Amino acid sequence: MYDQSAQIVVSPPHGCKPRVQLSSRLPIDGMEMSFAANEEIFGEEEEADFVYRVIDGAVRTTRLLRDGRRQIVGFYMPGEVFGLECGDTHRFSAEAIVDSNIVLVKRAALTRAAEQDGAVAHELWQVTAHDLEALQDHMLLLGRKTAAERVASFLMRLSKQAKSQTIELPMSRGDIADHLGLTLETVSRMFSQFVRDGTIHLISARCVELKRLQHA
Amino acid sequence: MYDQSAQIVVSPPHGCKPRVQLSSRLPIDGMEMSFAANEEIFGEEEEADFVYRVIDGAVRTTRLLRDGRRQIVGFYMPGEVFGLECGDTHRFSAEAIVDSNIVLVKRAALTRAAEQDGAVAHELWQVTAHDLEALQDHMLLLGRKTAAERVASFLMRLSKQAKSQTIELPMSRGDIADHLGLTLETVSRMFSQFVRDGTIHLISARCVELKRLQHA
DNA sequence: CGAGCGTTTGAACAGCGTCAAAACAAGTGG
DNA sequence: CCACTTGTTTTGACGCTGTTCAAACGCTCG
Repeated sequence: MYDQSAQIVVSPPHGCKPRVQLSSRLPIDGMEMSFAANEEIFGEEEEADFVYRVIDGAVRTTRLLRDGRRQIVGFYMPGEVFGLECGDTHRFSAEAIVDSNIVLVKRAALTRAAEQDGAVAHELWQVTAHDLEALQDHMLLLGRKTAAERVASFLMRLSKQAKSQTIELPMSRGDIADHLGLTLETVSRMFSQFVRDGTIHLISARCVELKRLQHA
Repeated sequence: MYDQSAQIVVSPPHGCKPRVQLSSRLPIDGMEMSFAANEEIFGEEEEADFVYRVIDGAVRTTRLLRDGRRQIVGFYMPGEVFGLECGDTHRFSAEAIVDSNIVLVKRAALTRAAEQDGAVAHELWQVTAHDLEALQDHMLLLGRKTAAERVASFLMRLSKQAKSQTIELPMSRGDIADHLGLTLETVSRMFSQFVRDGTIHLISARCVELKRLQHA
């Protein structure tokens, strides 16, 4: 098991529940906080003092161009860790997509624990490597796939992740578009097209059932 | 960023030469090998038994779609480390762009060293985190920038990296296109356009001098 | 019931891709 | 030194995919 001396309790500020672990493999206590829909969790260039984990809700991490063009780097669902930096500042901002509960853990506590315990160090590396792998897949999507393929890949990834053919989409068409490098109109058109040829069924705008969408 | 002025022991003519370190901060001996232009260094899905570092030459890492569409994940210049995986298999293939000398280090030796030494573990994490950061930048480029902006960003990145306004391009227009999510014709047209409006000067097709290209 | 979003749909447009050919560079052998 | 070959780069003409702009639709919640 893990070195229990690595357990570090962070004193919570106002009204946060203590003693919530970042993950089973990162046994560091943190505090839980609530964020309203569209509330910023941290901003680009801010000091990366904390590492975060979604308890419930959903989070998007984004980068902006000066003229407002936006790229959503990733979506994070319950259980996922985000905002872990190797350097001292965040490279993107993070916002709650819907009302969400998030665990915060001091990054310093994690790196300190990593120095003591090789397993923790390995786990931190793994979290970063996992993000990297997801981004490599996404790069192929952004660089070389058509609009239909992008939307299909996106839906299949969510389905696989949720282990269900029916998926709830917490994010708007615009969020999806900014993740896939498209416009919201194009995303909407692809949904409509998939409905027309029976690939998916729209239970509501934010709830999709995959009918004939296999890996492509 | 890690130290690129690492201590390297000479260069051999052909075959392998032992006792060459991966980097100053990853003090594990490896062997040096030569690869011809367009020769594969490792393939997608192969066991990730080694970690690599460019001594001289240039390397591209690529992912393919079944129908042949290609995405170049990254270019690696002398001093840079590539092919480091957290998992057991490579997620992309790597090829020498031109005749290159590469240092190989056993991954197992590195991870073993990381277990003993927190600094090594941190360095491995940092190499991965550095790649991740580069990919986050690239994601914004692929998702939201125009063809002209992509080519300009690419040239500026190389210039910054080489610390010079004049840059040698080891890779073809097609390689650049597959990195930037464009076609080779579009890349060529952007070069021509930049020459026309005095943004760059083409000393030869593979050697560019940046004239009026600032951060955009 | 009406206001305010988010989503869908339509029509016109443009940026980039496709296809094709010409220009150019570098190497090979006569 | 020149003709020939092969591969890369450039340029042109045209068309498609996805964008832009605009309007209509349909939730959800006062």
